[in-house]
Amino acid sequence: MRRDIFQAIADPTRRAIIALIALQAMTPNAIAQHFDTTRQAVSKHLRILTECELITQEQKGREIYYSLEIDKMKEIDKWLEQFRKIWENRFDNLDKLLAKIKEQKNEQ
Amino acid sequence: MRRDIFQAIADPTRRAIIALIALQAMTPNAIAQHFDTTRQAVSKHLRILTECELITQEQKGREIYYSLEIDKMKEIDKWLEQFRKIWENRFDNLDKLLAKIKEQKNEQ
DNA sequence: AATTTGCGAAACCGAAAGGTTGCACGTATA
DNA sequence: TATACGTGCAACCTTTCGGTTTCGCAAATT
Repeated sequence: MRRDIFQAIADPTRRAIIALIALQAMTPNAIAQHFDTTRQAVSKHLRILTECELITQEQKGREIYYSLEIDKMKEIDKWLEQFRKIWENRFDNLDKLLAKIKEQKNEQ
Repeated sequence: MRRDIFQAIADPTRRAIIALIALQAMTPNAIAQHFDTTRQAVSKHLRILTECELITQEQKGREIYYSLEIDKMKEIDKWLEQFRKIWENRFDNLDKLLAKIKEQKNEQ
């Protein structure tokens, strides 16, 4: 199934998982303890996050440690860029407006 | 129904709509022409976007102009901030490492 | 006044989401 | 070797999603 990073972060539990393992790699069991669901449900979320390459896994004995692929998060940032341009531009316009008002004031 | 901005941007069509009306306010009909769906489907997307306050509407005669509430987009940016700290920190560490290497080189 | 246009709401439908339980399998431990 | 542990996977269920068609209503046009 073709996964999308925006669909991945749509679920609040997955966002919480992302924030959780951003600090340090964790096992499914350890992650599941933070939520009110079964380990299997968490496992499903981890599968989805893995499919869109937001997280990676490392096997250690019978345990699997999941960690965040922080670079992938930049894709969201990249998408936001087009809008950041707009809201920053808005400030620019405001600055220009204020400068103009100031100028007119000085002319009085 | 309680709507969430992350769920709102999960759908690719909705993301496209957001990008479309970011530049200028548009009517449902005008928006629908950009997609391979019915106007009613677009109307549903607009309803969802309105529910989470990502867009606003302005009636003009029998037409309704929808426009993006750019400030609401900052919420995504705000959520990203915690991760931006991590990936920027990573660069900081790299800078420190490079500085250290350079220092050692000078000592030789 | 009759007709066209722009729109949202409702009813319906198949697909997908997110959860659960039960299971299989490899790894650690007794 | 027998048992406990950590995990992923499959089957199943209910709810939600995204789409369509049909409809009603108000505004514009004839």
